[in-house]
Amino acid sequence: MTARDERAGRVFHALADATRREVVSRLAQAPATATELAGSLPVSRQAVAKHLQALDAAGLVARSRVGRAVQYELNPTVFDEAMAWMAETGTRWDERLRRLQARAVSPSGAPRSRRDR
Amino acid sequence: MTARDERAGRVFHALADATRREVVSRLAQAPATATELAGSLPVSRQAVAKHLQALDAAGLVARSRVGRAVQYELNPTVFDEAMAWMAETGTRWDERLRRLQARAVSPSGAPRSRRDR
DNA sequence: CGGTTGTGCAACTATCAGGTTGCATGAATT
DNA sequence: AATTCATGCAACCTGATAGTTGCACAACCG
Repeated sequence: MTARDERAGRVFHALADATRREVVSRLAQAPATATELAGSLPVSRQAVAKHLQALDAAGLVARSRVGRAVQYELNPTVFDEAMAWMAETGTRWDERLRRLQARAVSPSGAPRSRRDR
Repeated sequence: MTARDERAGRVFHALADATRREVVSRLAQAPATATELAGSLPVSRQAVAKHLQALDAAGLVARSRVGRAVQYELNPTVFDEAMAWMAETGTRWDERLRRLQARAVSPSGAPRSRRDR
């Protein structure tokens, strides 16, 4: 705890906001710029830019200039820290992972669907 | 997305705060009351009470009266929703779960320790 | 070169969240 | 019944943050 906890905390904080979660969700499908994302979101471009800045600071996304545009792409490995924290804190490590794994359907494709509840 | 996402969001929000994470961590070891927790935390009892209220609202803990005291205990199953969100959002389901599983040491005991960084 | 378009920066507002103190309530204990 | 002690409620302060608008700057296109 502490170093791990801190980083996990940053991830949790980043994912606590609905808009930010939506942004992350979009970036998980394809890299995009702030203006692109803002085009299909109910907030201004600057708001999105701020969120991206926050996500960047948390290490969740990576910046890269394309032309004059700045593309952001997701860095999913950072999730691991947070997931590990949760799995360790919640008792019964293995059982929880098994249960989680039971949700996975196709190996690498898009599992999802089925009883969204 | 939406129902799942919302609940995951509540969990993320709950775990975004350091104090709250500490509380969760304590409750993972043993049930406790607000005053007990406050005794070993740098904040007031009321602050802890608020946090517990938030955690309760998020479904992370369960209340139960003992005498005149109110004990809280952790409900780890709620973590799954959030973990699933992360695992699904981060691409490569299986690979991430394998990597996560590699961190587990003893089956059901207290894994922890070893290279906290 | 001039227009267009995407970023970046700044100021400002409003809401929310974590924290405090103070007091009231309610259930054991003696 | 009186006391004790944990909880619950309320008002209040302060800092962070999500959002906005406005404008300046840089780069691409014609």
